[in-house]
Amino acid sequence: MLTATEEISGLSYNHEAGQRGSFVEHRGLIPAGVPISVGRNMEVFAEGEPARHVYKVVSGVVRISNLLPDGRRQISAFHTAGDMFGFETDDLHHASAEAVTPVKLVAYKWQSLLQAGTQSASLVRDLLTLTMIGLRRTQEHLLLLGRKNALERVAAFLIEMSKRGQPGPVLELAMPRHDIADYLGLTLETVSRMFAELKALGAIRLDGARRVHLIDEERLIAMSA
Amino acid sequence: MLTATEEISGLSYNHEAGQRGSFVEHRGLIPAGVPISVGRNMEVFAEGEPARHVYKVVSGVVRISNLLPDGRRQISAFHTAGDMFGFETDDLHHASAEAVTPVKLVAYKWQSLLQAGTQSASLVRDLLTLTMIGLRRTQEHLLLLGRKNALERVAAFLIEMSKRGQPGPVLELAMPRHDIADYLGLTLETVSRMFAELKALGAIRLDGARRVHLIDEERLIAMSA
DNA sequence: CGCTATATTGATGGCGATCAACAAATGTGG
DNA sequence: CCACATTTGTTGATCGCCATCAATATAGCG
Repeated sequence: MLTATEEISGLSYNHEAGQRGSFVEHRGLIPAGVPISVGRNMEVFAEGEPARHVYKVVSGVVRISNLLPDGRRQISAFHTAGDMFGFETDDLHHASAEAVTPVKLVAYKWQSLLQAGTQSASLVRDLLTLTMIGLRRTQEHLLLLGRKNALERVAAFLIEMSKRGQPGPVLELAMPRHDIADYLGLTLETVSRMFAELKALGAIRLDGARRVHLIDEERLIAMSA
Repeated sequence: MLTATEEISGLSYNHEAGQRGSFVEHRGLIPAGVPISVGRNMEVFAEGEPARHVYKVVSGVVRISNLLPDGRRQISAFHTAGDMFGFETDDLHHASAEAVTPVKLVAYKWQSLLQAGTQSASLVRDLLTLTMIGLRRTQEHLLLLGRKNALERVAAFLIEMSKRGQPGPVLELAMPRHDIADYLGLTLETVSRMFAELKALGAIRLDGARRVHLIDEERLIAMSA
C-alpha cells in the first residue's frame, strides 16, 4: 500500500529526466501530496475545469487530450510512472486527463508548490526543467504530426514506447489502437494496417494486439525518420 | 537606434503574457544582453549547435524549425517582438532558428540568467511561466496538425497571426507561403488554394499575397474549429 | 526593364479516411 | 465449462483530400 509520504521523494517529469539525475530531492520542502486512485477510462480532470492541482503518476498510464467541437480528438501525451502533468499558467485546465489503465496518482496543490518555490529557487528550477523537457517532446511530436507518413509514425511510436517500458525487446502496450491513432493523428484502421505491415516487413512480431516483440529495433528507428 | 540596456526592461515571451501583466521587471538583476542583427533567411542557431544563449526578439520575425533527414521541414513556431526563444534543457539546440525578415535580437547568456535565478526566485518563476505558455501553444498546434483539415488550418493561422499583429482587420504576413505551409503541415500549393477558397467564400480579401483583409473574422474563427 | 523569387492555378495520382464485414479477445451468467 | 454478449482489433473495398507535377502569373528588385 502506497502512502503519500513514501512517494514525494522529489519531482520528476519522466524517465529521461530521472536518468539525467539532475533533480534535487526536495523532501520536507514539498507539501504533502494526496494519493488518488482512478479507474480505467475515468477522468482525472477535464478541459475547462479549474486547475488547482498538479499530479504525479505512481503507476498506470494517463492520456492527455484535446477535443474539437465535432468530437475529433488529439492525444498530446501519455504519462507513465514518475511523470508529472497538469501544469497550467492560468487557473484552468486546457486539456483533459484520463486513466488509460487503472492509475495511482499523487496530487499536489499548485499554490503550495509555488509557495514552497519562493523559499527554494531549486524547486522552481526543477519545475522549469520539467516543463522545458515537455516542450521539447511536444515539438518533436509536431514534426511527427506535420511531416511523417503513417508507417513512420507507428514506427516512431513503438520506439518511443520501448524507451519508456521495460528494457528488452518485448513491449507491452497499455492503450488500445484508438488511443494510439489519436496520438499519431491517424485512424485506428490505419494504425492496425501499419502494425500488419511492420509485421510483414519482419520488424516486429505480434503476440495478441498489445504485446509487441521488437525484432529489428535498428530498422524501426531507421523507418521512423 | 536600439541599445541593449534600453531593451532589457524585463523578460516576456509574447503579447499574451505581456497583456496578462504577470511579469515582474527584473531591471538590474538580468545580466546585460548583447544586441544582434540577423539578415533575412540568415541563421540564428542551428539544430545540434551548442546552446549558450537565449534570445529576445526586438523586431522582425524568427522561425523555429526541425528537419527530417530527407529534407521535410516542420516549423514549430514563429516568434515576433517581445518573444523569447532558444531555451534548452541540455546544452544543445534541438531545432534551428532563422530570420524570416531582417531581425533585431538581444542575446542573453543562459548561464548568467540561471545564476541570477539563484538570487531571485521570481526570475525563474517568470521563465517557468514563459515556458508553460509555450508548451500550451505547442499543444494547441498538435491538435491543428493531428486533426484539422487544410481549410481549418489556414483559417486558424490567420486568426493566430491577427491576434499578434496590429489590431484591426488588415493583416500583414511576414512569411512566404512555403513557411506557412511548413508551419501548418501542408504544401505551399494547398495553402495558396485555401487562401483562394477563403477569398471565394468572402471571409478574406487579398491585396497582394502578403496583405490579408479579414472581412469576416467571426466566420474565420468558426471555420478554424 | 528583365531577372529571379514567389505565388497561383490546373491536371492527376496516392495515401490514408471512411464504410463495412468479420475475427479475436474479454467478460458474464447459467 | 460453455453459450452469449461486448469490446477490441483486423481486413477489404471504395472514396476524397491533399500531394505532386506542371505551367503560368505576379511581385520584387537590380
